[in-house]
Amino acid sequence: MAVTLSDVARRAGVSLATASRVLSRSSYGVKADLRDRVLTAAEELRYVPNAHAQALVRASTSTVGVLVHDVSDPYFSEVTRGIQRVASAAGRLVMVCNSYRDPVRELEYVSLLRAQRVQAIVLAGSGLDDRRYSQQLAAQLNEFVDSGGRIAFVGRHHLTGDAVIPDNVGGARALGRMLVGMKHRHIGVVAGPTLLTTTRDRLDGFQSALIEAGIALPPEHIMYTDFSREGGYQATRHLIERVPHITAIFALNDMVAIGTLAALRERGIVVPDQISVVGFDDIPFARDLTPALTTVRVPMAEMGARAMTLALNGDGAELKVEHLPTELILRASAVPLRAE
Amino acid sequence: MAVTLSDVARRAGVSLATASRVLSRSSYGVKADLRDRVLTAAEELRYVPNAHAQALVRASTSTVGVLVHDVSDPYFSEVTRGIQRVASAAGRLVMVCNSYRDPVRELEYVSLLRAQRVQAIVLAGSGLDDRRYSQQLAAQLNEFVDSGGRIAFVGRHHLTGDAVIPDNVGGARALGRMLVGMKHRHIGVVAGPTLLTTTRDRLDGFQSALIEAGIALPPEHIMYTDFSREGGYQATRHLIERVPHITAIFALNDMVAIGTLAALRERGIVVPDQISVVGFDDIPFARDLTPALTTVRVPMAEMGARAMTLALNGDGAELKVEHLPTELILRASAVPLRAE
DNA sequence: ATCAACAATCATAATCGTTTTCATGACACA
DNA sequence: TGTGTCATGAAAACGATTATGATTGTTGAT
Repeated sequence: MAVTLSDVARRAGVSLATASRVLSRSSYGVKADLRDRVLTAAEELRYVPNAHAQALVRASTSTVGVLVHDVSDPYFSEVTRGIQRVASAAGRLVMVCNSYRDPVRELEYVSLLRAQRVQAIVLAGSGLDDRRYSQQLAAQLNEFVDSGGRIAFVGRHHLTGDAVIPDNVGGARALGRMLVGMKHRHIGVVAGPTLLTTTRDRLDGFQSALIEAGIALPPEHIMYTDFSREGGYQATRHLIERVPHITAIFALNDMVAIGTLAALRERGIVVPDQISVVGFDDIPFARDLTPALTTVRVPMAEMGARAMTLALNGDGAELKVEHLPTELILRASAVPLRAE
Repeated sequence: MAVTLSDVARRAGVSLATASRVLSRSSYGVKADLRDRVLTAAEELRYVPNAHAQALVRASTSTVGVLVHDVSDPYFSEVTRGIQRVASAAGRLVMVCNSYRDPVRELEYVSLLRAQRVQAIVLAGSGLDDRRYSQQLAAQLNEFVDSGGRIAFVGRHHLTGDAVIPDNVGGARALGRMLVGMKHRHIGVVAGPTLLTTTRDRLDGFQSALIEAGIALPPEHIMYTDFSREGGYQATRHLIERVPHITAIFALNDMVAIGTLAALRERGIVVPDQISVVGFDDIPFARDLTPALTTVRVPMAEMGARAMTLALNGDGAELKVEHLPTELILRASAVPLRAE
């Protein structure tokens, strides 16, 4: 059905070897006239090489795999954009897989990507601390690495491998200190999934800031939910019902913060006048919310780009872990508590 | 390096053929004891089949290609999500490519996807009316189809093939009638790239509503820019400088509308009190803007899902084009003009 | 001028890891 | 004992790359 190299060779009146030499390598060792005949024949027949045949004989491909939670989540779509930028600059095709943080699906995808003999896999947004699947995943990844594959993580994981890690702890601590500096003493937290390292790190950093100021964060001030607008919305509704006296809310990521703002708006609570709200990530929309969201910038695209770079260029010999700083972004959604 | 089928066969003490029968097909015609030996051998060696070898002999793959403008644009990330849902339910791997609406890059990617022998390609968001590249793209796609590939478009294109098309004209007309009904007579438009069918259709639909009401839309009321927040921001700044008397702005998509809102906010113009703003697409963030954006809902994820379905199930015999309705979403950013 | 040696090109064939056709052998049943 | 059935193995694809061997032409020496 499809045009093959031997079709091209036949039409050009040369052997397979010659045609291959012309089309694949720098055509070294083929006279100009033959080379031209091959090139025109390929052009006329609209020859497209079979990447699988090439992969088979070369024992390597130019495709890379990416495992994210969900491409339509702004955090991951930014990360993916960074990955794509580097990958396409390096002439690599990207296979994107949505795991939806389902460990089973994650395992399946890694298996599929291994079957595709991808050069490298970038894992972003699993980071689930689930012993059972962690081990299976680790086993899979080890085998992949043993067979010559490269791995890079975006975010802190419990598995070993090259990684690009944002300073979640530091960012959250800065956020906490800022709220403390604004005299907030009763703070609610809308957190993400318990098992996620991101949740833990941000919670830890935030708590450390409160502790150094001698401020308590009772467990009932923390609501756990999933990292989504809907999760943030529901959790916030419960939170303000349970602890109505809070003067500030820390949403562990911006999607959640959007839900928080929606819930507060619905209850007629004015932000930041009655309650200050802060988020995390600085997704592109954060500044377009009203009030514009005070948050911590995580260099999402940069992280993706660096992870892809590590995965493509790493020698595999030594473990490379890059820590990227986060930055406090002051906007209108958080203000000092006015003395009443 | 990697474990191959013959490794498995050797360890199980069977022939290659038997091992293949067990692992690939429904193991029909292999006795239980041999089958078990093969399965345990595969398990112990952690065998992962080489997808390229399979693709080579089967002359087909289980991967599909997706060509979008940019995965980090909410419109396309929603479309991609729909595509992913259907693809992964059908056991297909998805290769996502960002064309950034660059025709050259688009051609390159189609070529790469053809080399990968993908089953199907879903094209979303090219729709560029550029004769020169259109023809080349059409040629490429025809060859792909001729060699057994399947194609589906998301959005109206100038190329023939199965397609899922939102009712941009009808949606824009409804939006126009609504603004007319609200007594707006001086309306500005922030449009997308001139060559995009989406721009044209939305502009046409909107104009038709104004024409039927006998309202003029002078050329200087229309600013063309690219479909982005920044584009919308800049274009709006120019627009309100050029035609300060307008009472409503139609942004041709929600990203642009976000830029429009930002520009107006910066100028101290209150929406909707002084100027009404409407968008198009109903991206997830539209309702979280302040004021919440009146817009037209385009079923983005649904479109992606249907396009993928067409690409996977279509018989290739008859051309299938699905038109999906759009829906006016009334929110707070547009209000009737109050008599002054 | 002729022949050997060598360089430059090209063709043949092996190879990658599967699937699948075809052949073979065993077994059971009549 | 012959025949049909069934499990199994040997081998030929699939489409490319590339090592190896063959052929041609060129050059230098005698």
